[in-house]
Amino acid sequence: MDLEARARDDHHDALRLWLRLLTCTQLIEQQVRSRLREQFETTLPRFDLMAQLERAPDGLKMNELSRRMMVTGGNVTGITDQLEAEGMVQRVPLEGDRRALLIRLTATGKKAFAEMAIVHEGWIVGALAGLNAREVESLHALLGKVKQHINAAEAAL
Amino acid sequence: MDLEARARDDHHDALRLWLRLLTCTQLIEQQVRSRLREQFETTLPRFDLMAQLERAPDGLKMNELSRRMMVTGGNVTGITDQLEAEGMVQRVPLEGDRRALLIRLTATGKKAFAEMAIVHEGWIVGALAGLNAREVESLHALLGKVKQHINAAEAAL
DNA sequence: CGCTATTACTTTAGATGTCAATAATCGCTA
DNA sequence: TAGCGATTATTGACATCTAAAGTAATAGCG
Repeated sequence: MDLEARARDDHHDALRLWLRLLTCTQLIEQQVRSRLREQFETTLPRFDLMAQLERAPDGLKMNELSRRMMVTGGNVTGITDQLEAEGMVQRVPLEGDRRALLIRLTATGKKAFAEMAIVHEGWIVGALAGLNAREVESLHALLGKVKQHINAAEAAL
Repeated sequence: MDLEARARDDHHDALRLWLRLLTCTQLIEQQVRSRLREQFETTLPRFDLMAQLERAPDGLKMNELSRRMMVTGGNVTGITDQLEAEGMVQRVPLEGDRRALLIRLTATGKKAFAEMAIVHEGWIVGALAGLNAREVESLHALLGKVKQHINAAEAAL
């Protein structure tokens, strides 16, 4: 096979891989979405935001939340508004910078999230149960390479 | 390590893998989104819809389109409305079933899509350039297992 | 100090997405 | 063949998301 033909095949393979990556993500994501709704009357972005806060007991600034969730700041504002109205999180003024706010889980929020997180983890384990431990590790490593390359390319601009 | 501890670790690994899968998908997706907007003044769902139609020269019914795009029917209606207004696709009555419509690319749509598809493929190749051919194949296979397991579990209900 | 650029968050307009309800049609069956 | 449940697409209400503009406060620099 000549170089050109090989390049064509490689391109084709990359596209196929991308579509499959997208499919897998969407399959899992939609399962999680519908179960969050049915079992906990909540949504994925709300759960995500709370999950970020749970890992940061001192709270996070809006822009840090936005960066970690990989969504725009305006979006975080809206989701925070809702969770605040529901009593799950609270906005706390940040000492020393009156522009910024810390978002924190309330006690109610912590409790609600803890209940969901256990069940959620089970869903993920179930979704990935087609792989053994070695395959999970392998997939994790390969995706790590993808992530690193994209971030490196991004930084090179 | 006892069984319980191992299970805890496996759960943890599954979650980590899921988060990384999500991150990679979102990184690529956001890159594609912003480039589609900047370079072609269009959006990812519009591109996706046209991509589906391009592979089905005879056109697709709304529900088939909805299934393949993994989004709800109402969503497809909206995107189709826009693409139809832009002259990219057309709704054609389906012989023998007056409820259904076939959606087809117009000549304009075919031309516009062909131009985008070449560039788009380059973006994907670039995003996955951190992997060699063997790794692409390996990742594809692992994700295939994930997909198959989820679909099998779904079907078992 | 005072000016300017930057940073942090919110707001707005518009696209995308869901779910649930509706209307039209189909197809089976009694 | 009459009717009834299932299927097809659309609609409406609402949540999520983006991009871009707006507001307020900070930081840096002369």
